Amino acid sequence: MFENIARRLERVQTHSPDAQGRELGRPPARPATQSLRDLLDVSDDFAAALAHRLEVNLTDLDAMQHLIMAGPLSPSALAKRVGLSTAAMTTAIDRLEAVGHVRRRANPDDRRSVLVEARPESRQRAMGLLMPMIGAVDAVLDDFDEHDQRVITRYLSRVVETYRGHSARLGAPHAPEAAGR
Amino acid sequence: MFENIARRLERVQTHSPDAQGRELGRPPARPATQSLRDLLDVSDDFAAALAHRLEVNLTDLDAMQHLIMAGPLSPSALAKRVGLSTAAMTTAIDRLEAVGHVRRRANPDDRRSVLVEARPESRQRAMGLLMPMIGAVDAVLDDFDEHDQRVITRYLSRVVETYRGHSARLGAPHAPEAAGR
DNA sequence: TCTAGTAGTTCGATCATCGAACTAAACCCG
DNA sequence: CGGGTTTAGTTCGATGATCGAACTACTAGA
Repeated sequence: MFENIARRLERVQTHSPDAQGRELGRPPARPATQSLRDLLDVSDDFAAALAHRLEVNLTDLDAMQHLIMAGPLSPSALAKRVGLSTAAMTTAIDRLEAVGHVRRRANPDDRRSVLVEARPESRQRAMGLLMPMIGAVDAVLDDFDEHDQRVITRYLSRVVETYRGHSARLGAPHAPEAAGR
Repeated sequence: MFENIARRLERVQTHSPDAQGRELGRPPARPATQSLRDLLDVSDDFAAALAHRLEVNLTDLDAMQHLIMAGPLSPSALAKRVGLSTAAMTTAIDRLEAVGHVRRRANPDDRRSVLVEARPESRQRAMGLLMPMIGAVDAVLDDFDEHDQRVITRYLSRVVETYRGHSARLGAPHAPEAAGR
């Protein structure tokens, strides 16, 4: 399932800093914007490496992260978070259960329903790999004073908003009109 | 191929700002770190919406972007960039060719080889959707003065480095020792 | 010129995903 | 209560993307 990891990693390294489309008339991005792009790349790589270490695929890793962060969830709630059909979620949970990362419990309040929870050992193992990373990223902020941290936060929030706006512009083919919230 | 787009989009909206694992003893992330996470989410959503508009899947969109940014590439070079086997790349190029986004040309310098290039109309269409977004993200910087822009750049670079370091720590199962560069 | 290596494709198998159909349980409301 | 309707989860069959291995055509090096 991970035979292509070497390819992924090599890609990162051999990926030459090509002409950046300069000859195509595209405006050269400012360094911050470029770093932003790099960030998206390397975060994918990190996720792939983490999935590899935990012996799951990216989908299942995503599900695991939700379970770890939110606690036990029903398959349907998990499916909604991960963005899968409930059918696909069933098989994803099967996979995670097969390797011992999660277990299914009956939901005491609804006998139709099921609760999926990360097994403590797997949770701990995942946390052990994730936390140093999360902590390190958060710690980057320590080298910036109050003012600068606010600047960074403001910048990132605005970039996120920009993305959201442009996603909406592009598609939202069946955006369900945000019922509720 | 895109029946799950509605699910993806709804996910964004219904995804409650859950307890952030506070009850699990995880340190609450500072706002900048939280925005960083949001950024990774929304950039995925943007890519999905863009792929939908261009009527290709995410893999093929990735390939298209490389072709647009770097100009004509051989299938193998493209495979390396995208992180696919050459076999999978062949079929991805077939798909892109079938919908008219790219074409194959003989490589004049090597009769074994092939050059894949984005068709101008498709390039333009993709650029027309991408550029406003790229421009808007870059323009966010305009609201920050020189000093603050440097702060932002420094922060992002350090985060990227952090990710890289932790990816390496996690895995690099067959990291080929960075021959060259 | 022969041999070894490289570029791309084809082939068969596998895996993740989907929608539809199904089962069981819960929720209405008359 | 007690029927019909909705909801939760699974199973099923089909599809699409991917892989490694085998193959073809070409290049390059001894």
